[in-house]
Amino acid sequence: MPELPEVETTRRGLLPHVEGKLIKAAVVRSRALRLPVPRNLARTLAGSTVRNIGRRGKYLLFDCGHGTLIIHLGMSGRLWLVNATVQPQRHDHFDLVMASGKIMRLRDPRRFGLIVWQRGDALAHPLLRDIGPEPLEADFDGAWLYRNTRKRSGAIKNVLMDSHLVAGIGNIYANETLFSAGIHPGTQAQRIGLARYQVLADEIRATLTRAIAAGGSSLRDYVGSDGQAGNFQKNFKVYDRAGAACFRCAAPLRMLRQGQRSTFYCARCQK
DNA sequence: CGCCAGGCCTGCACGC
DNA sequence: TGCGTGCAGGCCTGGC
Repeated sequence: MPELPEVETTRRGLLPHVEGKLIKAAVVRSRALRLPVPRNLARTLAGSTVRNIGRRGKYLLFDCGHGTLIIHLGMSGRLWLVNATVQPQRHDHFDLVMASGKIMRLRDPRRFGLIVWQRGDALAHPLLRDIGPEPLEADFDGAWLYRNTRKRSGAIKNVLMDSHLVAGIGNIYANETLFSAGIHPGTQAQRIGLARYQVLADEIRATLTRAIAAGGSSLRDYVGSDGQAGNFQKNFKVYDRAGAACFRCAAPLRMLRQGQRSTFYCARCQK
């Protein structure tokens, strides 16, 4: 589930129940995530107060003052709030038990997510240190994309998903924003000019902003009760729509493999 | 059964 | 030589 908008939606949903709140305890049920969960994490967290929840790309940053709890949801991870009476199920690897009685619970069937602890500056962590600008911050724009792709011979679709160029663009939003910008996913990144990168950067900003706003509408269900996305609207224009009619020109959308990921596009609208 | 899935790090080969 | 870059592999489980 988690693309950047879902991670941001999760962050906002957790905020009122976690930020400024005292941690009573933490429970680690499985240490075997993409990286091993630190052994003494429960002891480190107990008695701390979460000062705020930040986000860098798709990493959530729980600032505890003396260090930061960094959580990534991987492919299948989900964080939500439960009451103490809700029994953990299979794949519920981690609980943050707040003094209020609320529990922030991590469920991650595929275990591609991770939980690490960083003392001091969280952004100095090796996982975060070299990540590119946030797509919704002011330092990200078409000029940045243009400047940093002059030697990139790879396909723009793959280059866009490189978190060192720009943070948090996954497979879905790479597909969606290239369609919106009218750029063929196979185009070599270095052959795209400044003007087209400006269109692309604007589309990235607009698409993510809209998706976060839409995520917000299903937020209460998502974070508050059973963690299910419910009737979360997936009005993707191209993603997972191979063979279906392009919303813009009605031509059938196509699919191809780039890297080991599926790409969806319109051969008529994207050049 | 085989194949696919919203991520992303690592290691290797290659070219400048 | 030392990089930046491109690409495949791998971590897991579940659903079709």
